[in-house]
Amino acid sequence: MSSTTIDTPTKILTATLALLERPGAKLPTMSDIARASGVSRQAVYLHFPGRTDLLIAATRFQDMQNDVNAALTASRSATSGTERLDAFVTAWGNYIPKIYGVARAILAVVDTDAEAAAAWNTRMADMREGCAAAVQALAHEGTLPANVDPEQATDLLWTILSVRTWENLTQTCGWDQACYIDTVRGLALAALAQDVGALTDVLACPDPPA
Amino acid sequence: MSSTTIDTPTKILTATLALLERPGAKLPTMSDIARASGVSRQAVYLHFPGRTDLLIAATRFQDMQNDVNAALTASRSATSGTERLDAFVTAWGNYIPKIYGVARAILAVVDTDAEAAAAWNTRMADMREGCAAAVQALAHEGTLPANVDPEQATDLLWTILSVRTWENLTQTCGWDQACYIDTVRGLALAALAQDVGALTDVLACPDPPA
DNA sequence: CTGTCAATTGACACTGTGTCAAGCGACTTG
DNA sequence: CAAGTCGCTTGACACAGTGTCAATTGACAG
Repeated sequence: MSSTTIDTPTKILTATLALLERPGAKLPTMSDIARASGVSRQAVYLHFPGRTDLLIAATRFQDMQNDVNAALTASRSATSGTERLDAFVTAWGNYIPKIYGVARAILAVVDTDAEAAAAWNTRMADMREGCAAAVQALAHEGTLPANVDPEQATDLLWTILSVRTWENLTQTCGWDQACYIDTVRGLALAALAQDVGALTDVLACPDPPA
Repeated sequence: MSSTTIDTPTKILTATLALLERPGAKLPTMSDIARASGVSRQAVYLHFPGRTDLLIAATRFQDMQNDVNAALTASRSATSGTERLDAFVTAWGNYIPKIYGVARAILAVVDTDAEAAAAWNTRMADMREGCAAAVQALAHEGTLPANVDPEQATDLLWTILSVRTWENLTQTCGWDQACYIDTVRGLALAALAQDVGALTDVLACPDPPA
């Protein structure tokens, strides 16, 4: 029974993700979501207090499927600080496209909805910890220049890895995902590890026909 | 007469800017704007077709007062490519805080309103030209590595200088404006001019008490 | 058969945008 | 001075979207 019939909340969350992940989709209303779920609009409110809560639940639902931590903890096993930074940038950078649909919907309401803002900030704070850990690894092995403030270096790495930066380069400028990763990695290594060698190859990947 | 009495459209635009530039303000409704203008809500519609049009008009109104081109053309007179990049980054970076209030309001409706998106894209395309010119100046004097694609370098500079990046560093991370300018300049010089010297001082400005 | 639970239906309140029509006061022009 | 015009006000309305409420249905369990 539990294997054949699908739970209503699950149906709703699945439909929501499907709507959100359609590339170039307009942001769905509660009616859109209900229709896509094959359920009445009120049934949605029966399981989720409101639109924001539903979006946040969709985030968690998606995280369960993707298993964020698996990829990110991999970066924790890297030996050198530089390798660790590299692994973290790659892991997170490749994670962004998976969450972009939902992220976009949440970001769209972030400055009108305090609850959404809080949820997003928490998520970004988690990511920032990864940045901080990478920075600390660099500092520990002496790759990070002595005069730079770790806090500030973390802020910068966090900004370079922001969803907005990914959005700019891949969605607006039409960059290839691989190209984005290479560039962002080069930028991070240049800024934090002063790796001039990394810079040489930055921006050297084939330009997609814009 | 024309000096004592203020034009209604001007009153509306002035009030709109005042609302938009209040730090941390929630996005104003048409009623808010009318109230702040000391005018009826319908009077606003009498002069502006809709909310988006009003925001776009506010942008232009603000540009008249600020005179963008003055600061940006200054960067055009720089002799070396590196100096030019430097001047452009400084000019634009210091311009962002002036337009942020309005930019925030427009960005908030950009993915639901095609007209707003078009206006914003035009504005950003103008800025991108400045980036392209700076990149070309670097390429001309040979500072830009030969293997990098100028288009891609422009995209990257454009992203580094985006309003979102400024927002992340100064609003979310609480950075000082001067610190933002220094960092972004260092990042640009590192990425495009491979200037290791610039990197040394990146992230060396005093951290504001977050 | 009865109670319970999940879901449906349809109504409603509220906010915000945008439209419409009638009215009003001040100023111009015959 | 009367007539008209212009800019603005007032108040009503339509519409979309969110969120709430109450009555009803249908299935399933004791």
